[in-house]
Amino acid sequence: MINKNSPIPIYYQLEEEIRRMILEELAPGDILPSERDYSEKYDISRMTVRQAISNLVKEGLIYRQKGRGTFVADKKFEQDLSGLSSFSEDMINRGLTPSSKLLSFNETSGNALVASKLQMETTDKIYEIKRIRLANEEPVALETVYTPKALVGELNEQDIDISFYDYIEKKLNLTIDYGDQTIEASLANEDEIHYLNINENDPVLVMHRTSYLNDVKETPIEYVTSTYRSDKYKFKMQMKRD
Amino acid sequence: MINKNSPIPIYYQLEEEIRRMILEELAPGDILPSERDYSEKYDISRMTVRQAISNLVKEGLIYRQKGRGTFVADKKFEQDLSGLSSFSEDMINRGLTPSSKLLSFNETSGNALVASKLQMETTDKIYEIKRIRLANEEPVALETVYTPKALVGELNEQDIDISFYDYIEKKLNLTIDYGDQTIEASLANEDEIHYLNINENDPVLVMHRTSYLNDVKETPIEYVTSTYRSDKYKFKMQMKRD
DNA sequence: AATATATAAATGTATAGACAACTATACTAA
DNA sequence: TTAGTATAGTTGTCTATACATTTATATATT
Repeated sequence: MINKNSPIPIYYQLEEEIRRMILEELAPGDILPSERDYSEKYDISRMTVRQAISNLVKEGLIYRQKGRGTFVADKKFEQDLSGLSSFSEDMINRGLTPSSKLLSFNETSGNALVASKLQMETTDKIYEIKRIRLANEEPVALETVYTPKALVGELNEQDIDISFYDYIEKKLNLTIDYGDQTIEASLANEDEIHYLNINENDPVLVMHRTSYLNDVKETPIEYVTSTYRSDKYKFKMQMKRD
Repeated sequence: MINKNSPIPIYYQLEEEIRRMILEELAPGDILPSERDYSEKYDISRMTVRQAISNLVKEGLIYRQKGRGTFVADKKFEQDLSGLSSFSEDMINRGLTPSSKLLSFNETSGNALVASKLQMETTDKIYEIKRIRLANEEPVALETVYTPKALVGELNEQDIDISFYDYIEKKLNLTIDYGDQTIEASLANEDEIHYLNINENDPVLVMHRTSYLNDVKETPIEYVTSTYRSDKYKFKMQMKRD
């Protein structure tokens, strides 16, 4: 399972192996093999094992108890509540089935607000993708995503069919670091009334988000505007007190 | 600065020392002494220095760049955005002056929803405090706080004049751990129209929050319902991608 | 002037070992 | 039976060292 000649660090290979064990073989509360076990089994230093385990502890997947051992943590639903997630991930977390209906897919430029949010020039090419987002086939949100062509390259409608985050992370191999988000209340406009199938004077939740990559410059990768039906959607979050 | 004979781990002593340097001597973007510098200066192993630095990196206080060095991070305003904060703290963060107008202050019991949120019996005594919250003298939100008498004892109107969190943390010496929060959109009801000085059919943001103490049982300390004027208030948050 | 090349210095990864602190268990003595 | 004691096994802390990878800079080379 561990390849010492791989350019992939051993501690990272072990992380993946432990992650797999937790998923396939272990239940919350189960004890993991001890650090020395791993050290001997794969013939690697105990410090390297500790590096792998420390990373997983940091992620909250496992926890240590001095003198006893290392254990699988309970599933942390909170993490999903407070972390940045795409519409699809969000719906799946709520036990719903996400889907979407594409309204338009354009290559644009010239929108000053969007360009500034993405830290681009107004002449730069920017994709504009408008979609209805559905949960269990019912319309929940109207969403417009803006993303710089310079970062995502040639984009097809299929690429983002389910989850744009999936495309960014798995196809482009970019890492999203964090998002800045605002939430406000408003009354639905004509488009929203039409596409979300709601009535005049119905209140809606308007969310704006800019997401940033995990690079040195913290490059903006998307600017999203979403309008949620207030009868179908609440924002849920868990916040730590510091 | 480092005492090798102290029962306090060396890596922790070094953490404190670096923390102090950041506060007193360094500015965001400044480079820290290198790992070898610390290692030689205090005659400790570089791995121990790395342990201290890794902890501070995890906290977001500093960041590393391979081949360059370790640097002081920018002050994280995000923390304030994403962390649990009271109305007063929130307003101060936004550069506004918070105040409040007390509407009612009652000792109640019997509300099943509130009792369940606070994990109390319906017969238990619960304070109900209704206030208008203002920023720069303008009404921003209508807030109702529920808190168990068993936890906060005899409460006066003055005790919570400015910030209820202040009272909990400084007077009662309790530690708040986290809060579960939901945000939805709605139309203002009569009370809200009246107290917030808005019009019929104006949309509002409705926030519900349960906050929990940092004890083993995670005891609920407050259940809050707040209605925010949508023209005066947006929720802002920063979310990490994991 | 522009482009390679070498070098030093920084963080990143990894090893082998030592002792401390803590937990659980088995054993012994009162 | 109870309390103390030894012991084995665990994670926690720490050292000293080695080489890899990346960055910045100085120095040749073209």
